[in-house]
Amino acid sequence: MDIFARPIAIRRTQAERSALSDVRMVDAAIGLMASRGISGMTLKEVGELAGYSRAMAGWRFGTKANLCAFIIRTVGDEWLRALNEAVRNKHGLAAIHAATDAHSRFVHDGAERIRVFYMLWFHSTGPDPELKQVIVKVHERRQRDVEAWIEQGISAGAVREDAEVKTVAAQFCATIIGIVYQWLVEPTAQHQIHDLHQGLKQQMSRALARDITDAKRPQQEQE
Amino acid sequence: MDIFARPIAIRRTQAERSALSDVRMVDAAIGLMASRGISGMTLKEVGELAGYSRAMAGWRFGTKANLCAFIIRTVGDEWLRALNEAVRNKHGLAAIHAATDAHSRFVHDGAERIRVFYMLWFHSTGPDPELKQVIVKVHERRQRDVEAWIEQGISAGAVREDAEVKTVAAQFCATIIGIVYQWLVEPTAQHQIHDLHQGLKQQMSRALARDITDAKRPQQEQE
DNA sequence: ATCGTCTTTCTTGTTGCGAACAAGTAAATA
DNA sequence: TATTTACTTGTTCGCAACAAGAAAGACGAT
Repeated sequence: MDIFARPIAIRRTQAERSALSDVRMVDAAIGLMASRGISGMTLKEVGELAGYSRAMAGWRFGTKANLCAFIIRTVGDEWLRALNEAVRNKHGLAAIHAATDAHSRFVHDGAERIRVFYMLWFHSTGPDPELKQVIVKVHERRQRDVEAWIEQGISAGAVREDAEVKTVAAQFCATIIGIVYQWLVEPTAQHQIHDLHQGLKQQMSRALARDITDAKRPQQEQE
Repeated sequence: MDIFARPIAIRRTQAERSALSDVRMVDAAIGLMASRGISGMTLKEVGELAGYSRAMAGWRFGTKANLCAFIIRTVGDEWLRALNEAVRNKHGLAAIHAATDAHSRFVHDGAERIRVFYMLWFHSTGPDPELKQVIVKVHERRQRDVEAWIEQGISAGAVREDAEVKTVAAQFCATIIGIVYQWLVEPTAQHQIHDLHQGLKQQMSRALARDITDAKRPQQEQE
C-alpha cells in the first residue's frame, strides 16, 4: 500500500535521470529565452523551472555559455535532420527549392525552439570563441550540404556546368540568414518572410538553371 | 606659473564636457566590445578606460542597454552618412551597385566601430524591446533608401517598370545582413566577403535591369 | 534478495563581480 | 553667491561560479 502512498518517484537508471534532466532543463531554458531574451534566462530559473534546485543547471553545464552551446547543438541537429528529411532524394535546384520551402514553413510555424536557436546563432558574433566554434560547425555543415546539392545537380545535368558552386552556396546561406534576421526582428511580417523565400528560390533558379526558360518560371511550389 | 604646473585641466563649457565624455566613453565601450565581446564590456571599465570613475558610464547612460542604443544611433548615423556619400547623385542600379561596393569596402577595411555596430545589431534579436526599437528604425530607413533608389531608377527609365520595389529592396537588405553575418563570424575570409558582394550586385542586376544584356554584364566596378 | 560500499546525481552554502541606484562633491552658469 | 549640471564614493541586490555535503542508483559479496 505504501507503494501507492509514495508519489511517482519512479525508479530510473542514472542514464535516464541525466537524460531526463537534460531535456527538462533545455526545455526550460528555451522557454525562458523565448519569453525574456537570452540575457533574461538565468541558470537559477532554469534549474527551478525544470523542477530541480537553484544550482542544478550550473552544475550540469558548468556555465551559461555551455548550456547555450548544448542547446545549439541539440536544436541544430533536430533542424538539420528535418531539413534533410524535406530534401530527401532531391538534388540540384529541386533540392534547394525544397529546402527553402521547408525553411519557410518551419519559420512560419515559428516553433519556439527554432526561434531561440537562431537567437543564439546571432548572439555568437562576438570574439568569444566558445559559442562561435559550435555555430561555425553547424554553419559549415549547412553550406557543405548546399554545395553537395548543386554538385549533384550538375552531374545529373540539371544544373549548368559553369556554376560557381561555392560562391552560389555561400550566397544561398547568406540570404537565408538575412531572411531569418528579418523574421526575428519582425516576426509579425509573415507575408514578407514568405516573399523573401520565394525570391530566394527565383534567385537560385537564375543562378543555376540550365537555360533561360527554366530560370524564368517562378515556381510557386509552396502553399 | 601654476598655470603650467596644473595639468591640462582646460576650462570647458558644460556642453563641451558632456560631449567629450560621451565620445570618450563611446570609444572606450567600442574598444572593449571589439576585444572582449558585448558581454565582456562592463560599465565600470568603460568609465575607467575613458578616464573617469567606476560609475560614470552608468550615471550618464543609466543602463548598459541605453549605452548600446546610443552607440547604435551614433555609429548608425555615421554609417548612413558614409553610404549616402558614396551613392551621391546616383539612382537605380548604379546607386545599388555603388552602395554595395561601398559596403564591401567599409567592411573590408574592418573598422572597429562598424564591427561593433553590427555585433550590437545582431544582439538585438531577443524580445527585449529596448534595443530593437533603435535597430528597427535604422533598418527601416535603410530599406526606404533602397526603395527610393529603385523608384528613381524606374522613373529615369533605367530600371524595368514591373520591378517589385519593396520585395527587391527587402531582398537586398536581407542579403546584405547575411553577408555581414558571414563577415562577423569569419572575418578572415575577406575574399569570400568580396565575392558575396559582387554576387549581390549581379543578383540585383538580374532583378532590375531593363534588358538581358544589362543583366549579363557582371560589372566589376570595385578595386 | 539484502547489505554495504562506491559512484553519479543533485542540493545547500559561499564568494565575487557587475548593474543600478543613492547621496555626496566639484565644476560651470547666471 | 546661488543654482544647475557634471561627476564620484558608498551601498544594495542578483546572478554566475564554485565547494562541500546529501540522496539516489550501481554493484559485488554474502
